[in-house]
Amino acid sequence: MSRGHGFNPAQARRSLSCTAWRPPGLPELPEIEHLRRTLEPILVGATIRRVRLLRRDIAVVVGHSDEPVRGRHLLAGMTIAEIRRHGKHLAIIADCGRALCVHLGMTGQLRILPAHQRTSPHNHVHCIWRLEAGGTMHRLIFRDPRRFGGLAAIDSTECLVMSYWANLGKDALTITADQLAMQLGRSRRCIKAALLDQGVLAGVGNIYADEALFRAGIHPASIAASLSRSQVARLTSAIHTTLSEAIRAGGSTIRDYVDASGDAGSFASRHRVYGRAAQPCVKCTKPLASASIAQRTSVFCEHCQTHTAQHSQTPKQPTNPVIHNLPTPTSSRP
DNA sequence: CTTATGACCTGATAGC
DNA sequence: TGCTATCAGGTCATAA
Repeated sequence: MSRGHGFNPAQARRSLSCTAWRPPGLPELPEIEHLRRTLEPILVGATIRRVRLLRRDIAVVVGHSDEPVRGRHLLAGMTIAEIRRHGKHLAIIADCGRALCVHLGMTGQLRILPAHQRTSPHNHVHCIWRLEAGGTMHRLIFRDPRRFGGLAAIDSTECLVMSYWANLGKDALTITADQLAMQLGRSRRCIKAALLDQGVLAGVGNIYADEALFRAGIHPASIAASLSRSQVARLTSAIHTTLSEAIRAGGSTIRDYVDASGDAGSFASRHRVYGRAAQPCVKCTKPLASASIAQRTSVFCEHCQTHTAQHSQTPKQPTNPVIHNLPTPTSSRP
């Protein structure tokens, strides 16, 4: 279980009157890493001149949840030293060590706009930073229509890593097969639920869980602990390659994920199972199955992905799909 | 301790 | 055309 990794925006929204923020699209690890890379060249070294928090309930002060969010919590007046990522979390770290952790939830966006460009107040923009980088003024905005995401202000980098991120699992991009095997070892959950648990490994969401399981040839309803050593090794490798390819492509962009400059990623057109229910499997051409596993829509190939031990309470209704000879074999989103 | 489920939130889409 | 119902999913509180 991912039991509270320190701060959670949704929780913060419920437990106190802070701000909620919205992510853009379906940001998983590749989207966040791509975002980190596009923000880094502009933000690092930049000084924040002014911060406007338009919606208080999207932000929280970690460790002092009753404290109102002030400018310094949002790095006002500070110079940015580093942009760090762990799993789906992004942290803006000031040179004094203070950190602002950004989580995009499902529809959150972090974008850099020219200083003069106006943002509509009805555009779900919840926080605006005016910053100066090399003599040029920029605006960094955080918008999040659904407000599943949020901002977490943290006193120090040490607190960020040792406390706030402490309950997150190893980063999915670098976790080893041994480490993953250790996490799955005693778990009676289905493998898909385990992969989605940020305390097991950090960064995998519904899209890449399905993609990685397909590449590894493992049925999503298999019990985690029943996977063989070689299966775990294959799965680890599949996670790494799937995420790496997606980072290279700039992320998935199913709906509204865009990077810091507003560009959409292109990995969606490479999805092999996600969003392709009833379409032909790229390996065996049989129609892909779709079922709700671990409370999430899951798409997989019943022929290519083998069961080890099946999860008992898996409500499988593998919608025996009809093959539609649609012209678009892949579902990319404009 | 573990695991499962519902709630949160709003935009896009399907259906009438 | 316009309305309503449904779906999307990351993470939590709560329940079992």
